[in-house]
Amino acid sequence: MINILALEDSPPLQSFLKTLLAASGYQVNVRAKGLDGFALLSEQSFDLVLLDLGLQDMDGQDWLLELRQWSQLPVLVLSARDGEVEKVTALDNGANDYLTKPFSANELLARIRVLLRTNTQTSLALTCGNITIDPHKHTVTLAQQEVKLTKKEYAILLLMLQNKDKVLTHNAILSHVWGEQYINRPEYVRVHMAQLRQKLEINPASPKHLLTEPAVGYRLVD
Amino acid sequence: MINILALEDSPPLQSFLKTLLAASGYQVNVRAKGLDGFALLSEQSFDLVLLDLGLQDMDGQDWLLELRQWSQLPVLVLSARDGEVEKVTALDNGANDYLTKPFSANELLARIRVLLRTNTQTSLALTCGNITIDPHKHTVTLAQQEVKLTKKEYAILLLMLQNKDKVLTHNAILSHVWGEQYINRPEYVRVHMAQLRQKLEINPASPKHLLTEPAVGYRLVD
DNA sequence: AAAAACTTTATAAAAACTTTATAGTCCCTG
DNA sequence: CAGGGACTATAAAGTTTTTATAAAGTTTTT
Repeated sequence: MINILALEDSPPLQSFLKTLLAASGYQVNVRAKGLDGFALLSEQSFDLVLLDLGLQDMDGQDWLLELRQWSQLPVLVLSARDGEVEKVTALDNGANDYLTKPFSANELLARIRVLLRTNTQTSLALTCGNITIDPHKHTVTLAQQEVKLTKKEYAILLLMLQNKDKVLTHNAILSHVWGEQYINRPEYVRVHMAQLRQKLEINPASPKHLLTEPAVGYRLVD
Repeated sequence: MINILALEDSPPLQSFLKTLLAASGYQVNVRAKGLDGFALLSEQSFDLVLLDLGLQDMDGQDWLLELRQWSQLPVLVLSARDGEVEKVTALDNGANDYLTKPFSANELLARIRVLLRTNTQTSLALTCGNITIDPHKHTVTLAQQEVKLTKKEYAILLLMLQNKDKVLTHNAILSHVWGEQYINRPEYVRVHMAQLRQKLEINPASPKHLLTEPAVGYRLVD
């Protein structure tokens, strides 16, 4: 769960941010005072700060400087002030981005995605139990140990992780991994599934993750 | 010395960027074509890209997507187009920031400072085990001993070090080192990879760093 | 012109994939 | 509850694809 702290003075914008960010799947905490923001930061961990320069109790630029004394948390500044000096000061004070009000909701969300992407090293790895696949690196690990998979094995595992808990029929796997013309050759899937189990299951004969759904196909569970 | 690549179509803006960035102490290379930009990126190391979406030979968004296949270099997009869709697309395609023309010189410089501050990974020497590459000096050392590499060998090694632990397909290497028109000639890569192993691996027949990922490509590990 | 780098080709070895065979499991039916 | 059929697991053999590397031919650089 991604946690965002929004420091915002104006009540209408407070509720706007709350609904917008919640609708995008983020956890949001809104505060109007800088000191309340600091208090919250010391209580729980956040992934991003949205900072309106106009706070109730202090200047936003000062808040930013103080934060940067001890934290590299990404900060996106929101401000009604469009002045060049204000912008440059904020960016040099440690802000990672600066958006002038009024702004488009989609642009704000896109810029938040940029900061979350670059400043949290969020590898888009998929996991299931102790199995991890990193499509970016094209690597698979089992309990932090790297496992070597062939092309077909990798393709099957990726498909199954992308459809965790869902039953995949033989033909669904065949058409994704081999291609349409290979449907009705379930033995292909069986042979490769057995190989995958050899490499990923502690006891391949009684698999814990790569389960058989008799007469239907296979399913990956945690 | 900080090295910036500017991809910019319009001659007046080209010279504006050149003088502005040079005055701020940056090393600047300006190109009008996306393909020239890729060529330059494979020759020397850069710290930042300024990308105008309107290039002479290709769409800037496509250029960005292609770059992101193999590089995490920070990219600041400059564009005359102020549309929300254009912005969001660029940011989601991997851009780190987006500035609409006309922009203030000081804001541009401030945003460049932000990107250089947060994405300080490049520019320094890259290492993997006892292999070191210094993109600025254009030298490679193996256990403190300098190794002489040819142009292609150097380009391959640089690409692999910039993508350590990541599997690079033959075609990714081909399109980056040789160019788009060379895809589907994996034998080029193989021959040069064998040469690289002769020069960098203790036992080229059982490499410790330049690993083969059968049916996929190659990968550099520590 | 000589040297170096690169491309192309050839071949053996390695790896991956397909196919077959056998044994096992589950469930239905008589 | 025994027998049979449908489905499954897995080893192993056969086939194809991919890879390493030397070496010859070509281009580029010095």
